[in-house]
Amino acid sequence: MKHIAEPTVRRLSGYLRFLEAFDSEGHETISSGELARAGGTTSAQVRKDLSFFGSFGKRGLGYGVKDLIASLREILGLDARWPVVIVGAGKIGAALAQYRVFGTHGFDVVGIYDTDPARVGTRLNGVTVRADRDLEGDIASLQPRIAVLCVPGEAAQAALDRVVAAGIRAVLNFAPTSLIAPDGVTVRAVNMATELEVLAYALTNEGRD
Amino acid sequence: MKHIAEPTVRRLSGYLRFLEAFDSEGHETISSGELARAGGTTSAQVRKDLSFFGSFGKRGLGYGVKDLIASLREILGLDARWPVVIVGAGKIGAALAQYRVFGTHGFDVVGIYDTDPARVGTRLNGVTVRADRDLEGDIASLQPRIAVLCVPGEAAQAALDRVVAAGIRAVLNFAPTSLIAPDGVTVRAVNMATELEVLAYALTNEGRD
DNA sequence: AGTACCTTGTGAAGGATTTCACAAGCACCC
DNA sequence: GGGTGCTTGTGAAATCCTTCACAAGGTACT
Repeated sequence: MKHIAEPTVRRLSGYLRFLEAFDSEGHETISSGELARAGGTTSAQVRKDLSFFGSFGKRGLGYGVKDLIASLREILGLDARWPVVIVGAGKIGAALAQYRVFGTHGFDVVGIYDTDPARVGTRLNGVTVRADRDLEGDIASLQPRIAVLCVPGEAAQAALDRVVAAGIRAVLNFAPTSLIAPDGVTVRAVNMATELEVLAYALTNEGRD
Repeated sequence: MKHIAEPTVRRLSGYLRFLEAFDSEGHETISSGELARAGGTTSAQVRKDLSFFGSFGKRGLGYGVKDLIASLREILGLDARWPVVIVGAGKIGAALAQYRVFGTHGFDVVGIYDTDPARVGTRLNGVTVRADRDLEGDIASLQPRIAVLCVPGEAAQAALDRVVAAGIRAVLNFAPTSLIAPDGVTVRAVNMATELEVLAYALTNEGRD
């Protein structure tokens, strides 16, 4: 298959999210234009995004909501379940562990790890926090495919190196540090400081372009 | 000034973050190549990014670390302080309120709001949670420029509409719903489900391109 | 002062992504 | 059954972003 740009994949995810809501409101079909309005893009973009993967609509009618949901879930790989480990059970780690995505969207938290003995043994959303030193062994036995890093910035690169050495190939990093990973490992960063700075830049340069 | 692409602004934010760490290790200068390695890009990209705003380096030498930090902070608008309100004091809102970015990077939490009477009156990182109905009045008096939405998906669009009506022009949305905002309002979304789905897609299609 | 070496700044080229525009297909109605 | 109206799917054009490649400018050393 041709290489698909990351922005395309992000939009597909957005379409899926909207379609699930749209479906539960009882709608049967949707046009590329409606989907575009909901996703903040254009109808041509929606059709182009989908066309990379096949042809899912009916001319004159639009897309069947349930069909498109099923197709998008398959495209994104959500017909499988994805076990996830969370490294760091501080404020952010604990909040994420209780996020609705887990369970309902194909992602399962199979382990949460922390160095702080006061946190080890506590339960978060049905999963017991385990000691940091159990991380490698648990990855070997539980075979999670994704690791979510919620450790302080200073500890993030070391945590990445450990999960990569243990076999993880996809990482979501919440620490405000940019990480270096070997080829073949996908790292995505969620960085609140950067998001706020993008907003500050936008406000500073309002109407100046 | 010419319009600057968002990926450029995000990279600038990343350079700044790395430079602050590099500075505190005592380094005086840095080359575009070193900055590129840290930021996961190329030296040409670093120089191009900076060239949109002026010329900050010395040929043959590189960039002065402290000078570049100051220049980047000015470019991003971080020499001013930015008051921020957080809407929603649940797990995510509470975790964010205690994030280090606030205070150290030019952003100040001036208000946190929640509908749940059990949360109103509690203190988070020195700021008292206030009743949801105080939101509009507080925006009028405290004049925050940025709102961070940490409410459930169903409530996010309504929360956006309220802060926009009250004068906010920049919003960071943590709810897993894509929002519709009028022109002139910048909305950035942080969506854990989308990030995980991008990772699932990458894992599903490993080595297939 | 001259030479060697290094790194920036930047037009131009290349590549990627988005937008345009329209033919083709389908449903509905008369 | 033919006409009308709407929406998809998609090459081609346009725009946007990144990479290339090199002249220009600076330091250090002899």
